[in-house]
Amino acid sequence: MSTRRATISDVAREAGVSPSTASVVFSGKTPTSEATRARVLAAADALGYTGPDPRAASLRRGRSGIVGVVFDTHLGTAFLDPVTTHMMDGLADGVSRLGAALLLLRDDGETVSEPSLHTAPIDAAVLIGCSPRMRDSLEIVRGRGIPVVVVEGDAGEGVPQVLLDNAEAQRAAAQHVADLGHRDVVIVTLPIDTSRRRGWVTADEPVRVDVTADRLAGAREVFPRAPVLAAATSSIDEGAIAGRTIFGDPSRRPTAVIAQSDLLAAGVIRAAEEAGLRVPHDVSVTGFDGVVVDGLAPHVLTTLVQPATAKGRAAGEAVAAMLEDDEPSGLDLTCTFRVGTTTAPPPTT
Amino acid sequence: MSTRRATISDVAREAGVSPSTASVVFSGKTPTSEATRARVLAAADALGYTGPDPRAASLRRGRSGIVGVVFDTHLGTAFLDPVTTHMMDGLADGVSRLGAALLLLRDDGETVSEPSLHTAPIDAAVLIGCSPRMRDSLEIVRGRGIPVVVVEGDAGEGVPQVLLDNAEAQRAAAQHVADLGHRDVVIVTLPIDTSRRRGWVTADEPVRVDVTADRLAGAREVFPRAPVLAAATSSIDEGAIAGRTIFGDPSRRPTAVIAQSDLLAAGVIRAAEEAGLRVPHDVSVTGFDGVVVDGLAPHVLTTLVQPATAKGRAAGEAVAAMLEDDEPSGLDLTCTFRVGTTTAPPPTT
DNA sequence: TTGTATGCGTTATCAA
DNA sequence: TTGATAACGCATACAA
Repeated sequence: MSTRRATISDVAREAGVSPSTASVVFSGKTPTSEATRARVLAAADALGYTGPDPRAASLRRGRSGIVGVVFDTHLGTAFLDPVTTHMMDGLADGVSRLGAALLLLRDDGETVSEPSLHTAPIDAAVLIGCSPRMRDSLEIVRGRGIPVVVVEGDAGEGVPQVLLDNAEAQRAAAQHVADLGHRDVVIVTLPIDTSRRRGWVTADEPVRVDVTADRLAGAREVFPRAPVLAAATSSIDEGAIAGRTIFGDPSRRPTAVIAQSDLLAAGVIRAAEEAGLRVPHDVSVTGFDGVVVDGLAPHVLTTLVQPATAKGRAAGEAVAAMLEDDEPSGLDLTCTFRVGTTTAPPPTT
Repeated sequence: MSTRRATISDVAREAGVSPSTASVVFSGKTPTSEATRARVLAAADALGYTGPDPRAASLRRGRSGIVGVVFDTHLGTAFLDPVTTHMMDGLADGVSRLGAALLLLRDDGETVSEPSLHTAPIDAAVLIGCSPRMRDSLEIVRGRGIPVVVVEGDAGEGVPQVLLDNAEAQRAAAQHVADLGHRDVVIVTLPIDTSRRRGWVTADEPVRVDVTADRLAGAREVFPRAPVLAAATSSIDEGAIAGRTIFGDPSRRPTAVIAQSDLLAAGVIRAAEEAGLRVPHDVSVTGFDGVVVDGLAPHVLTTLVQPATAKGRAAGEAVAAMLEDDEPSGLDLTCTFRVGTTTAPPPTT
């Protein structure tokens, strides 16, 4: 039992070949004779050598095989959203042709823990989200000369982005609601800024989160005067809170609610039912995302199905392309409008 | 614009100091005079040097600052379970004193993508889950001489584990149900093996997943003859499917259902209500996990609150300890029984 | 407080 | 098909 781990040189010596030959046996980059190959492998086995040290290899190669995924929230929170988990799914897929693994990174601007964005051994980065803070993260990464892709954020100059047609999609859904005859509509939005304040939003209030702003703009094209209620986060319980606010006063109940996410919509539906309203008979509800909301059955949400997995995959592929010096193709993805069982004409009073 | 990125030597030369001095300025390991420090920083700025190359640093140090988290399922699937997300949360916390980031690794035995378990530049690994396949992953990692912690899996000899008192906790909950007077009970389990087959389980059928087996054993201590129904996964919809099976035949309805997860329990409750049964008046339901089930309100599940975040944190801390050559303290965590509003005495017929 | 010297473990290049 | 050589970029022990 030697005290230190065997290196490829040890293996080479044991096998009676040069280190470079031993290296080649492991990398397979150059043909080797079956005999030497066997000898090297045997030597490795004897010495308990399990393969090249990835740290040394990545120094030499200039590549670590790791792609950083940067969030601006607590990781637990991020993964509570099915859209995020599906996106991670696609991302894992998209980078798989690189054979890269994903490194979870959180940049909240505060924590000075390492490895941070500044020091992580990543070949590329994917920034998730759209908070203003992402701009800083972006600068850090670009400063390091690391290729980066932004998913649904305002990246600016020359950064490949994966975007959704949020405004247009939401407009289409709102139009569907209008076409059904609804005039009395409330819009429930995702958080409007990083403070995550909950409550009614006045018309002139700035909306700092891109996704929220875009979807809101789309809905307002159809319903310019609809009251807007911001949720603190995207969850069923938040949607229920919003719903109780909306349906609390029977004299001012809308006939339809446009929610900016499926989770919010599910909560709104729950609140409506609590208030004795039937969906869609008494009130119509639309969502956004097209995720499977566990527990929503038997309702099928009228919603905009966003290609969450594809979004991740596109980001992954963009990253892969950049690392292979291909064109860093950004991508505009489109949502599909799906009519479910939660929208109908307004009740005939 | 030079064609290659500046190194610390370039910075040192520019600043008129030695490389080691420049290095020290960045690492802060040795005091430097304010003057040289400023000069080095200025030089770095001028050259666009953003800090030491992590690949080189980690080779030199023998540390990458990365902890691998190994799953045996599709990552998207894993993150769909709140227990997992909470655990990741705690894990991120637990390793934070190391200042380590988390690398997502999937080992399904098939994919040959790199970096895999074999080649990822990780300082330590955390194995999540308990499938038989984990044994292989364990061998790979140990072969590399990398410290590893197993969370709720059967690790065997000398591997620190983070365990839950699954059997005892489930026994306690079952006893509570028995104490309420229930005799007619059905147990709904998590998947019993990797095939994830759904359906009734015969008494002699082997249960290959540790968690499932342990919880089942605990319940059977109290209800040795209770019928057992396996779910294909842990979700509300799966629970509803199980619930429909259970309540489908009015002549054979149990008065209580012991579910092995909160998500399953929520689904069972939903199915019960669909069948016109009131919870807990007509049927009692218990869960396991103590997670917040989005959308379950107003019910409060009678369940076993497992310290999911603590579980992750414990794993993280165990890893941290091992890397600091402390005792690799494994940990046995205990669940807390919580009486909610979903259990009551059986209906008096 | 700063500088010198050395090697961490690999792999790419090129010549044999 | 194999081997010699030379980096990759840095951090540390030690001397000054």
